[in-house]
Amino acid sequence: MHDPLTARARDIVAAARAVLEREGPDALTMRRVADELGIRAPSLYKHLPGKEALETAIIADGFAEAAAAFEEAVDGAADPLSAFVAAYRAFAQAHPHVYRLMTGGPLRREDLPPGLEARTAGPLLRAVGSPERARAAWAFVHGMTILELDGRFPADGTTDPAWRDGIAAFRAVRPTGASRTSGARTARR
Amino acid sequence: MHDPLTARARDIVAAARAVLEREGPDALTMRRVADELGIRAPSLYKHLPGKEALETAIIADGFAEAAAAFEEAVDGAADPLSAFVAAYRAFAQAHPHVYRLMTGGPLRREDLPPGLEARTAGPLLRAVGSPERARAAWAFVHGMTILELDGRFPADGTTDPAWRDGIAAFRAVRPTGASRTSGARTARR
DNA sequence: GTCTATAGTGGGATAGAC
DNA sequence: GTCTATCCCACTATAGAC
Repeated sequence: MHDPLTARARDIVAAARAVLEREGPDALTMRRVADELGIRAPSLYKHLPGKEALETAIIADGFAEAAAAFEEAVDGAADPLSAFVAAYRAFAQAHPHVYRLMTGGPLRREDLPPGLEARTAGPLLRAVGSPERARAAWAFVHGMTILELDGRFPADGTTDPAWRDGIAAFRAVRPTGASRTSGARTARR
Repeated sequence: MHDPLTARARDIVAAARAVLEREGPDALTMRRVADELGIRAPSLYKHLPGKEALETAIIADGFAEAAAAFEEAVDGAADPLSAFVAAYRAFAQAHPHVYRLMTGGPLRREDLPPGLEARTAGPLLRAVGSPERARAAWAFVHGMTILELDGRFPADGTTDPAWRDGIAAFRAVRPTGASRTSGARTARR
């Protein structure tokens, strides 16, 4: 179940995130987080049940930030899909370690604030029109992001052309098949 | 640099892969692999320099297997992209832990047999026609695969519609814009 | 709320004998 | 080629004093 955090717990989460962003996932240990606050590791357990809760709290903060960024980018944009992709890339590049934590592995949904995941997914859903297309588009965007972060594309230049090709692909298949005149929001296929 | 393995080293890699496939990444320890062979962990170091080399060898085997499967699926297929995707999904679902090891994180290319990565990438490249489109399509396919393996899509049914939408998207944007008559292999955009 | 002290677990890796 | 014996590391977590 999801529990709101105390003020001191929020301090700890902030310190943990700072450690993660600055030094990467291997540095995210209870000792290191305690050091960051000038206390001892065992003291952390008075405020948070354990390391998992700490990670989940960082993930929840990440989702909230990402959701806000996506909403601002997509809302009223002339090209919502491109706007979403730009915001998504920007978030991942600004917070690569947080992004990996958010997307790498299963998600403990029961410990996240209710509705947060759906809120984060909303902008892309609105940009592409159907849940199925949103999943496919998210897979593309996440795939590009994580493969790029991991250096899996041969380093022969920029990945911008691949991003462009993928965006073009998902824009080309509008629900009705028309190129850009269709505006039906709730159409499925 | 890449070094061929001795016969005994190959036995060790096979045992390590068996442990990984059966019990997952946390079980892939030097002690556990040694148990599998009925020897002690220190003995492994007479044949392999360390755990990293073991993992890289499993990855190399995975690439070789995947490359063979992709080649067979795509070669001469009426719909190369769908054939590739089916083979990719089948490999990942048959060997999820190996797939994660192969794709999760940076790749030590200098320890892989030369040309293996390019060979594995070949079938998709031939299916979509350009390196840029191949990267975008790989990102989609990997994204769907890893998000599905991690249970990141809400469990409201099958992911087949998302797969279908993504394949349709990448097929829709042929270099010339025609639906399926174009056969130009080297066209860029 | 924080501390000291410690338990308990697991891992990778090495030296040197057989 | 394999063994025993260790080393060293790191981590989570708890108990109980202050």
